[in-house]
Amino acid sequence: MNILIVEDNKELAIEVRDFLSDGGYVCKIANTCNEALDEIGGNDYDAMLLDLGLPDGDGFDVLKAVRKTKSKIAVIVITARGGLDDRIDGLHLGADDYLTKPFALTELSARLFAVIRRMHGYTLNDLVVHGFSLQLQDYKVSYEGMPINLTKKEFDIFQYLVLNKNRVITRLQLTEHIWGDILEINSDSNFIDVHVRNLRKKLDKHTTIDWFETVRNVGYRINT
Amino acid sequence: MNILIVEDNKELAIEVRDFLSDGGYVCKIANTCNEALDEIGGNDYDAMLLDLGLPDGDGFDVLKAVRKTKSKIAVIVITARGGLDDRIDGLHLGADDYLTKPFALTELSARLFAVIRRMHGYTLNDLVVHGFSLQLQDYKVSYEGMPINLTKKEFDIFQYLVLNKNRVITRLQLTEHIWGDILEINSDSNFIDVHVRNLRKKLDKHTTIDWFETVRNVGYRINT
DNA sequence: CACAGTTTATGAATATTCTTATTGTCGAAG
DNA sequence: CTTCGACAATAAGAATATTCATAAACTGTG
Repeated sequence: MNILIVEDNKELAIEVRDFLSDGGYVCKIANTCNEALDEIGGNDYDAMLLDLGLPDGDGFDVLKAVRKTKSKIAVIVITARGGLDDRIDGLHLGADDYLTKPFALTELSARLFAVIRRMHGYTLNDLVVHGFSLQLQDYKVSYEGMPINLTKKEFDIFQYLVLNKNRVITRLQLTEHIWGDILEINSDSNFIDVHVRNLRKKLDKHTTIDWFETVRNVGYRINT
Repeated sequence: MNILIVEDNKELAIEVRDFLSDGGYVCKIANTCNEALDEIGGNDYDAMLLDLGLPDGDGFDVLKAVRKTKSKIAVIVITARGGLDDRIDGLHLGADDYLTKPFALTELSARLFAVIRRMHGYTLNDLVVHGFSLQLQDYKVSYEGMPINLTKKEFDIFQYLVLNKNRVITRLQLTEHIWGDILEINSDSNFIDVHVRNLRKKLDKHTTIDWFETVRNVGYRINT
């Protein structure tokens, strides 16, 4: 899975690259628009992270070029958060998704994954962890061929944690990612804990889940 | 609630104006950039619909000008479908929401409403219809002071229909607006009908709801 | 170690959402 | 006017989500 990171801030680019490499992606960094255009022309990328705040030209020229020639490449646009905190529906922008700085790396990888999956249709591999196989197409999980019946929320949580395995995911991240609209959520509730608990119970029936950790004061983590 | 419609297509502008006037907004039309800038300078608008395809200049200049001087005005940018660069550029300048042509007028009014509400915080009036008062802040409804207990989905549906009162809203529109992700929804189900039914039952306890119509083959409508 | 304070886990009750099957209603065609 | 087919309303119930109260586990401190 090849990713092109178009970002002039080298520190950030490296941070992102390291994180994604960790997740099994192969990354290349382009610091300028021209570099990006060269890279895209010559290579076969699955996705591109495009920071619009580039020094040598408009980032959306890159996007335009990509959209003209390569249809199979997923693009996630990254922008600085403007004066207004309202998010705009990414689908209307022509990019496949977008993020505003600052963003959580875990959120980036989750979205990247989702976007690539959509783009490639159903050809993408299932997620596999400790014998469990997550079939993302149809929200099914199985353990060594035996299907496990998870609810949608349970699946979402499991998928998000697996996607960001070996990283602690906070309850806030889960809420943001799965429920979306934070404001409407009554936060003095432990509903995430409950879902995690139910999820664990179902997984535990099939095998030990000591790799599904609680990180006190922080959140949850799945280790591999 | 004052809205400035910046749109050179006069037919469309009038259509939008009439629709919004209907919803209780006070609208003014500007056909050109200069007109728009004049209007903004002199008056106090709550929101602006900004079509980027203007003949006499760059719609972005208008947006930029607005952002420099008036912070409390909500801007919804309207672009023709396919203008990728426009969209991204607009995002950069900080529009509050986007629509691509062609758009449903009901969707426009719903977004406009949401954007204004967000902008003004919680100072906005409640929605009122046939004695029912929808307090948007905290998802509560009351009839002549007596609270009515609606579930979230019921409230969402009620609000969307009230917001677009006197217009037929299709089941698809409700699905798109309230559930968002259409793809995950098993569409051979009548769950919307069921929610509508439950909603009606709750409203009906307090008063007759003959104003809450079913429009056969189309959808639902709330009349005033 | 014992304690208090805090965080997480658990079990159970409640509420909500969604599905399914059935019945009722409307409108067009004959 | 009747019949048929499509659509909507209804009822019941299954599945899921959330809340709540309480128990257990952990952390730091004396």
